[in-house]
Amino acid sequence: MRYQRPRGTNDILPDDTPLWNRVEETFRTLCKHYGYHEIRTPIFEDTDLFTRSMGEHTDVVSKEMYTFTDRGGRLITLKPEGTAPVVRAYVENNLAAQGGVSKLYYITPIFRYERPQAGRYRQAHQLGVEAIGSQHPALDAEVIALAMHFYREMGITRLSLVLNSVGCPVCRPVYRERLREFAKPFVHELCDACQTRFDLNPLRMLDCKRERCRTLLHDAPDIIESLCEECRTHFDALRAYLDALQIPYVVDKHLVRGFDYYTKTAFEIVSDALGAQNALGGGGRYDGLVEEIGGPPTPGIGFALGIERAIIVLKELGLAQAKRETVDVFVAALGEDATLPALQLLQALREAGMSAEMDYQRRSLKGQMKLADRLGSRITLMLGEEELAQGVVTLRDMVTKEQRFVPVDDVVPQVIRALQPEHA
RNA sequence: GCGGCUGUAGCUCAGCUGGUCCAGAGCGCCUGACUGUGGCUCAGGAGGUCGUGGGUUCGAAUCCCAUCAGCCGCCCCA
Repeated sequence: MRYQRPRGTNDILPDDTPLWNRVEETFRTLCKHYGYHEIRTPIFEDTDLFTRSMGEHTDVVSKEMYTFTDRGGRLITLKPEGTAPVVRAYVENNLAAQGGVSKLYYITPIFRYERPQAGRYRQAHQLGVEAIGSQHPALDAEVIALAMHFYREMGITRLSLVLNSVGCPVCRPVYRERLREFAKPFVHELCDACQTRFDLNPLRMLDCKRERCRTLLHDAPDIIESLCEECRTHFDALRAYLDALQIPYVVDKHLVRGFDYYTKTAFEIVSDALGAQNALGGGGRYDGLVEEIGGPPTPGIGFALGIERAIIVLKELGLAQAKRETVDVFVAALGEDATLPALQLLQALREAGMSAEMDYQRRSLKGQMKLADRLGSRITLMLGEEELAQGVVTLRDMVTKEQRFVPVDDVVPQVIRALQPEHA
């Protein structure tokens, strides 16, 4: 029986892991600079956490979650996003007690049962940030700046920041009703999906891609003009900050994010280097989420970036050349008698802090030299009958091709010296 | 969940109006060209259930059906 990985999942092979690590390290370093600390939460949670926070009528909750009953009869879900678990952990562990704003970051797999496509997988990976405990728009600006900084740091340029405000519990219901009233006369001319949205989540009608719906809703009331005083002030302040930080963006009043917990700021980062799945990342403010999850009323904002999508763009833009991982020293052993001494030599080199390799397939010296070359070794040590008899090893510089005998006892220091760049 | 395209050696692909294809190329891999020496060149070699399962036919990688997987669009978003 040949097995294949479950649909929509990926094996990340050694050819790609260096790139993945570069992405993750870049993010970690940046988070450190911005004052965010890593948090790790379980890969599964009570199903209810997600239905409550994201909203039971959202696509993800209603048809994309990996949900199952465990042996104890608990209803469990593999996390489909990163925010709710972090907020749950924030509340459960009373991180608020530490005072100030909790600035957290995470790197996590997420699971959604969707039809796979390039850039859309059933197990995907996200880099994310959550800043909980302040409603100051400066925090919105910081979070967005961090996301944009990350892409700049990676060299990704073909992207744009799309911004909107989706209001708050004060102004959104009012706007929602205005929208419903506007659409009421022609609901039946809208597509099936929008007719459902009309009842459950009218705002989502705004970002329907169908030409017919777009036309009908073209003159719909503007959410930004319907914002309450507080939301409007917040949005204006954020825009002023972004302008001052010279972070370019476009306001798209049709941008609506997929989860119910968003309030005020909503943003997405899109790239035309991706296909239909063009969002590199997105996020927004969620001032009611902490309370919804059982904590005290506490504002928050965050974002999540897709690692797979970042990598697709990096490859698309030719920025994925991972510098080959090379080895410092290769030890060529000739014959069985040389195997043990070679192994000891390897160990000594490694313990001295160098990377060292040897052959385990009984290749000829020629074969071992080819291997040494392929591994990119700068130094090759040779150990055969002659060397064993004299208590020496042959040290060959692979670049200059110079080689000489070195007493076994002195090999490690000699190799270290030979590896010094100024010595080359 | 809907519509469409694709699936041949490790990789990239040719072959596909059915029959010298008991399937080929390039790259990669292995071996050899001074039986102790690399990156070039040359010569050999290993490696394929032609995604899988049925069917049509004297005969199928080539046609049909189903299934699995990937991809494109929709949807949704990371």
